[in-house]
Amino acid sequence: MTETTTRDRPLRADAERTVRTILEVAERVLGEDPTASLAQIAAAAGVARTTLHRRFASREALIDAMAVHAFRQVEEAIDVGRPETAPPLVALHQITANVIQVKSGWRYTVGQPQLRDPEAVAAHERIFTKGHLLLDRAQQAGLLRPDADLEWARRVYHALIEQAIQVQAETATDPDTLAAAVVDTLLNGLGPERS
Amino acid sequence: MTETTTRDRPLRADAERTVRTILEVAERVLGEDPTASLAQIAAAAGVARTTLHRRFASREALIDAMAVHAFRQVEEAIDVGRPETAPPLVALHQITANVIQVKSGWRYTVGQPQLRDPEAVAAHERIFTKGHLLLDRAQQAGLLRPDADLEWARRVYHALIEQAIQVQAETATDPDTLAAAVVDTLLNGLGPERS
DNA sequence: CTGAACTGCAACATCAACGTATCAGAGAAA
DNA sequence: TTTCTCTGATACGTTGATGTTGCAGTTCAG
Repeated sequence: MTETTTRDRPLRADAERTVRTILEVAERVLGEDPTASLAQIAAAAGVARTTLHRRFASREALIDAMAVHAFRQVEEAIDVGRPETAPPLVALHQITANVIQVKSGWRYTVGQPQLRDPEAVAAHERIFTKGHLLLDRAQQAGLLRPDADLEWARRVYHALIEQAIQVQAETATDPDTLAAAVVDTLLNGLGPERS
Repeated sequence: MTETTTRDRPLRADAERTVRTILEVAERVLGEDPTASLAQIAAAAGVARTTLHRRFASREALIDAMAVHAFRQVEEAIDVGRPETAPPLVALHQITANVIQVKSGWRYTVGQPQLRDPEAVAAHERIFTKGHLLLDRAQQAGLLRPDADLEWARRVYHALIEQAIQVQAETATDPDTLAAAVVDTLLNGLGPERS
């Protein structure tokens, strides 16, 4: 019985939990060893291997589902920071902290190079756009140089967040502290105060 | 005949080339698909699968060899920039450009999380130290804030280089231009000039 | 309560990747 | 030229991952 992503009927409550558990455990296991087998993942999740196959037709399907799940959470993390309405500096800080928080829990998935699932791709694009928009507002508010390349800015911002996530993984630092460091570095760099 | 890394006699010239070709092709193929089989790699390299096995006992051995090869090149790229003697700003720019150049050709290998081969680990540590040292000199020269956290600085520097590499992969920009952007962003950030 | 959904277990089939061995021929190296 | 190394081709055996099926027992939902 080949199971596809779309279902005629909604999952039962316990099955829903099983799915979520598998997704979260898979993230952890694959984060430790990207070549881990589905059997290992199933065992770590405390379910039979057949159950995993029942929910996810193949390894690819599982990873795709993880991507959708993760990117939805990231998008949510951005949205609650009101990127369009909150004062740019506030939104910048808040969103940075939120994203660091969420992405820390989905390092493997988010780090995957290629997105196969169209829904994941769509979510990723929305996230991309929202980040761009946020930086655009920051620029218009004078937080970024008027002549700054927004594409480069977005990349730098992204890279700084990645670093913050690594720091968090190693030292369990408060997300707000990290967000402050990210924003400060993004805007001011590490050079001396200029007169 | 299980072949180990150490050999009694040096490789013949043509065999030496074969090894290098395999390493370089493996980087490219695995970069496109990290799950590519050894057979695919061998085919792409234009050698028989048995030849690949002759030179590299296992998949792990191959990847380890790639790591050693790549990190040696990165170290070389740093060294020619005279990180200990050249004026800090010059060294910073030069080394940044060199490293971007080299790392661009070894994205997959350098991006690998865990280093098994002790030689690769050693090289990585030396690189790590040299980067730290460079930033330390930069700080003493007043390029970085006196109170800047050098560990965070190193991370940021590293992250910016990674981004530059991605830009290069997509737009084939001149390494010097990218290095300038990296150094400028590192020191000044993207915020407006402060009075 | 009762049917439907869900899970674990066991068994099975397939298959690709891996690793090894052998040998004949081509090609460096001396 | 002669020796030794290297390579390609072929063939084989092993193993682990993957995917499927059937069924019996459990648990949710209405």
